[in-house]
Amino acid sequence: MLEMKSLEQLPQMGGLDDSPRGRVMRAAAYLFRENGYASTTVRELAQVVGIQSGSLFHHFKSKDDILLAVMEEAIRYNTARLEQAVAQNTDTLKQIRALIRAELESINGDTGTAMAVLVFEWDALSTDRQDYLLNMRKYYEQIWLDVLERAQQEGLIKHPPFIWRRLIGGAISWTVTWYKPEGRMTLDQLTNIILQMGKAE
Amino acid sequence: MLEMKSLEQLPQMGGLDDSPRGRVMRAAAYLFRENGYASTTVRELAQVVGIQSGSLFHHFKSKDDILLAVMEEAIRYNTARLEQAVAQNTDTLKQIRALIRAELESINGDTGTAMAVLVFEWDALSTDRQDYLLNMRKYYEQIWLDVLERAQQEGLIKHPPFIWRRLIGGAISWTVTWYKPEGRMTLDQLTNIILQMGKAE
Amino acid sequence: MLEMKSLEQLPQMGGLDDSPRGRVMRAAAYLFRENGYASTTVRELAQVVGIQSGSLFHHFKSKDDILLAVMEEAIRYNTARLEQAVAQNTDTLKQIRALIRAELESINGDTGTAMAVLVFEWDALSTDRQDYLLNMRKYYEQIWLDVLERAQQEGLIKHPPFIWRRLIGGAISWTVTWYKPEGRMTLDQLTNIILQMGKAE
Amino acid sequence: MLEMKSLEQLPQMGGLDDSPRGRVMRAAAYLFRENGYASTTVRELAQVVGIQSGSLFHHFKSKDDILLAVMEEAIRYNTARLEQAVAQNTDTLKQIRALIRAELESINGDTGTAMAVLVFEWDALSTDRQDYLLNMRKYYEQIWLDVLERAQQEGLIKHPPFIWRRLIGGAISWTVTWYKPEGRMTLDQLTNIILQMGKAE
DNA sequence: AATGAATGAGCTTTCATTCAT
DNA sequence: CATGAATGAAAGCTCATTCAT
Repeated sequence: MLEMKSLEQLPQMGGLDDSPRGRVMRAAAYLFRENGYASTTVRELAQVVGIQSGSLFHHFKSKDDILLAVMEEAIRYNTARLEQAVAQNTDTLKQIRALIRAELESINGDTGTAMAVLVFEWDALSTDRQDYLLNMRKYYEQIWLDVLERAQQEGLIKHPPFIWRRLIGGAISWTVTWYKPEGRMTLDQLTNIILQMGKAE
Repeated sequence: MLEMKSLEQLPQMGGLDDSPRGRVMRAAAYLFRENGYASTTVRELAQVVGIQSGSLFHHFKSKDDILLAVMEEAIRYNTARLEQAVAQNTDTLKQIRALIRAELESINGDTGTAMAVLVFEWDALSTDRQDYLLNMRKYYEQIWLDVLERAQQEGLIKHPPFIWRRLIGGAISWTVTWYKPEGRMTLDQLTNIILQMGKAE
Repeated sequence: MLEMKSLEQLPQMGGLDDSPRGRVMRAAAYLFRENGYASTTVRELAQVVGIQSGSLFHHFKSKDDILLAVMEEAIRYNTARLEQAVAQNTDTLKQIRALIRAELESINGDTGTAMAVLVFEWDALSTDRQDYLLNMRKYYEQIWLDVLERAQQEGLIKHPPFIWRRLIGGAISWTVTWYKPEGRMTLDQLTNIILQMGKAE
Repeated sequence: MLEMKSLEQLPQMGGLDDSPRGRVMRAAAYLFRENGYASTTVRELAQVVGIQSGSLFHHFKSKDDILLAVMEEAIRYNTARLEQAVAQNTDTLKQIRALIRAELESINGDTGTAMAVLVFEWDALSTDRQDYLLNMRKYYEQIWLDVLERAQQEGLIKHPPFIWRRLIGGAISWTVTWYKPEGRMTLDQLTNIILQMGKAE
């Protein structure tokens, strides 16, 4: 169905080292994104990693566990990125810009495939695991909401933070379907446009 | 494992009659959305429709064909909805508002599941079929772009129509993940907020 | 490992008709006895039955279910045989002889393989299923004990019925390991010897 | 899935020292008896012994070899026990009693699990190895038959020694399925009952 | 049209065994 | 001797699809 990539051709992924576990996760993120979780076979995955399919199960107890690990790592790494964005700015507006920029990077940069997996394969998770990740995402979202709360008090945004976040977040997430980093528009330009859409006036 | 719905409990879907084909598509949209295309078995699907799995293949040549039919119908029906939105308004701004409103309805109304399938199961299609649908979507998108082109000339929006459409479209599409029609906010209110985000000034 | 028998070469089994289910059970009894439950593969089993391995799962939900079905049928059929033995005799001693004869037949006759499976593959069952069958066996054993109780009152046996039954039952069950129906000794002769061992004096 | 025992909680086994080999055999006897040979994994076995699975293969060439070793040791040790039983008595009847007592001990005492493995996992052996052990068992059985031959000449038993041995042997072996050493009946009492069943008059 | 038994390829996972360290 | 990562064959089971009825 697909001409098989080898792991070396795949981009590095933020937060993953070159351990067997990391290599599996990197390949998994790529394949789950490309073919979907259900349609990706462990044999394909093993082939891309360059090991035998049975060997996968030394590193992960099940295929499900691999999906979970990819998603968890994506959240964890990008939560840190978000925290940095806030920490490195004091001005609220600059913080929002930094948050937008950081999230665009999550989605279109080195963790892009993992983030796409997080979104598009969400239903492939068991409810238990969805709940587990939901807790992690709650913390991630709280970083946004804390800043937006302040922004509203300062009159920088005019809609309720929750709604604002959902709509702007949607616009950002959706870039995964069309934005090409190698295209004409830079991430900074895109950041500015989104910021203008969100700003009052 | 799954509490099985019967077809009668499933919402009607815009554009589908009660023919066997229509009944299958309705059930398919629901199941593909709920469990994913790959994870939905033809047996499950047949059970929800209330026939035997073998009988499905009298109405569709393959499981793939069912997915295609659901997506095609979603595009076709909602393209008509978009054309109406434009036709019923002459003022450009009102047309944009009507387009936003129409798309929100596509996604959160009676064709919502089918639209979600269109987005989330896109990769399950073969490239041939993706191309086929892409042509239909191009026409759909052109309706938007024609109006936005004019809007830019009239100074109603300040960013390039293509980018504007992607970002606002993302915000709209994303509502599928959080908007609850039975919640506090009406679709009209949501339409207004999105319109304000998109408007110049 | 084994030259494969075809189903036609396998003896009929008491209580089983020629339905697909029955054919599978017959082959399963043979293979589980010959190679053990764990070492018998569903592919082997299917091959003996003359169907594809996947088709087995139309008739039984799992390999475990096949084992259970074989055992259950063995108990059910031989319980009926025991009831007949009692019903066809009024004299207590003759009833005991008939019971011994019936059990020898269960073990060395047409249900022999199934009975052997019941004994030797008992641990392959889940605890739930063991309990389920244990209930059926309790009824089977009660038929014995009712007669033995009376026998003790009549002075026909001198040891407690429970112990008597266990020891004589062991002697009978063990015949599976050495008795050859085509050998010199008939089942009737064997019955007499066992009866003499069990009788008082 | 299984509550894992550690080797220290397992009873000592007659004839086995505390060498690595002995420790493995002790654990193997326990696990093969509890779960069956085929269902016991070398990892489980290694875990109970307290080593890594790979290390097992320094002591035994294969899993099959472990099974063989357990069975061989059981026969060897209990053959010695039988020889002792004969040697310590001159009276034929007392010898028979001693043999019954010794075999009951084999089965319900410290070599019980190994003996059970010998019986219940017999089919798991290759034919070669069955033949090898069969030769050892032949010697074991000959001890019985020599005494029984004499017993028949002395009029102590009335049935052919071979048949007598099979039936009484069955009764004895079967005790593994029901006799509880901690219960009300002692092994001596059980010995007496079996002896009475076997004796002429 | 509808059925439902049968297919057979392909799935995830297990596991005895090997071997470089 | 011991480790434990890796192997690779084989296991039980699933499932879209076919077809005789």
